[in-house]
Amino acid sequence: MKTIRILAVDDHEMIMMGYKYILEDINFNDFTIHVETANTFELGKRKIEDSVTSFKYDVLFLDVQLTPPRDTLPQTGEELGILARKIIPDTKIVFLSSFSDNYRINSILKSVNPEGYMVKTEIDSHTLEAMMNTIMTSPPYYTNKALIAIRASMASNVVIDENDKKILYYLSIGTKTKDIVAHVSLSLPGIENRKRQLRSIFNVEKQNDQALIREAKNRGFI
Amino acid sequence: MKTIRILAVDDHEMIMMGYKYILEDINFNDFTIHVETANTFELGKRKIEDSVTSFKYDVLFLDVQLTPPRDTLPQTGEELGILARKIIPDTKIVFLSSFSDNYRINSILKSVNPEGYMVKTEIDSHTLEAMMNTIMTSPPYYTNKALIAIRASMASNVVIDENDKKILYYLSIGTKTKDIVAHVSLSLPGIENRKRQLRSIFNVEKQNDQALIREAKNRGFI
DNA sequence: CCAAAACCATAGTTTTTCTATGGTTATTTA
DNA sequence: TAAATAACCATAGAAAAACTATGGTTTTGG
Repeated sequence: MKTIRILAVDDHEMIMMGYKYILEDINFNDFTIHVETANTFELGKRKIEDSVTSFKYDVLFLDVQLTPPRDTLPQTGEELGILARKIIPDTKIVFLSSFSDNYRINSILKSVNPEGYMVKTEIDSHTLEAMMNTIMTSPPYYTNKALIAIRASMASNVVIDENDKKILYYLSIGTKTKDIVAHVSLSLPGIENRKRQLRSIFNVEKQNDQALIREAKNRGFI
Repeated sequence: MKTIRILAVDDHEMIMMGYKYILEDINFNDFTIHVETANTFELGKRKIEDSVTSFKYDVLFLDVQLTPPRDTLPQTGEELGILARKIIPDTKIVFLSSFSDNYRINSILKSVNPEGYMVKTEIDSHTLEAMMNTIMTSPPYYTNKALIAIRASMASNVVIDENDKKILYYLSIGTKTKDIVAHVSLSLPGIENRKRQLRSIFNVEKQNDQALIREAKNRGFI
């Protein structure tokens, strides 16, 4: 029987242990499972890179958010996913997301296009088993809450380009409008204009930035 | 126990009978089901419209393709869905699609945003039951093949506007490029330019229209 | 082989989006 | 509370993108 090798990257060790023991205990028809873990971004990255020259993982579990939100240099599972897709394209990738960072699903679906996406509150032995079976035979597997987020963003026919996304992102982390100039190659009036447009698109015309961000998150754009 | 009233619109009577008997036989925890049927676009439309003033259906099953493909006036489940959303917005909508017209999923998700989407080869008593439970509690429900199509279109960060879609559509039904001018408010060179762009976007640079259409369908744009 | 269609290229026009600039209003803070 | 700072708004002009008109070349189908 084939052994499936999984690397789980999550900074909560207990959570990873949960995955590990559940998965290694399940009786799959066609394979058994071995789970390796990494509890930091750096360690995960190293293990992924090392696997290129040794033997590759079959599946990667990536926590969406690997470090506290307000860190200066956000290190995300998304980055690891992008890296992995590049250097080990045959390895299947599954994201594990807290509900609170579920709004990143849109960006992740585009940048990584993972085989699976699970919201942590929906993870149990049953969904883990179903997920493994699905991604090994006919991906993708998305949990219900992930699907709800996907549905929300698919249903909208609003077009937001990279600059808009950057502006929304920097606003969402509290960057002042005038300071966004440094991160986006637009002039200040250019950014102000786009903010006006975005407020109009999201129907928060006479409201503040907070309302804009909230609506953008609701619709799955950040 | 509450009775869920369903209207199924499909031009294959036998298929509808299948749904009807399966669903009415299943023992749901919270409700029983009654299925009404309509075997033509017109009849379906009439029943939907009549339901506004009498008592509304809880769920609509809509076949994506209600008339043979090459008909002059294509009458689709999508149109019925758009109508239903407008006049009976609380009614849940589930699309049933053959695999062959599954590429319309993108457009349907935007225009109707249905609670469910099932590819017919994946429909059986088990999936029907799961679907009903899911849409009544926490939509959406998409079958695996529908998900694969959704994933394909989500993963691409290609932006295609209405004109591009029209051009692709008319090409796909065999309209000559020069005749598309009549359907899209662009000049002939304008259309040619967009075709060039599209070929470049889809990496079918030196190939014919057929390759372009195939690729656009693969990626879920038509 | 001929005619139709597809394809390509260029110049000029229109439309859109951007910048530069400067003024007004709101918010923060010393 | 006054001063400073940021957000917001408006306009003119520049730059970029997309479109049209035109005419030529290549490909396709009968």
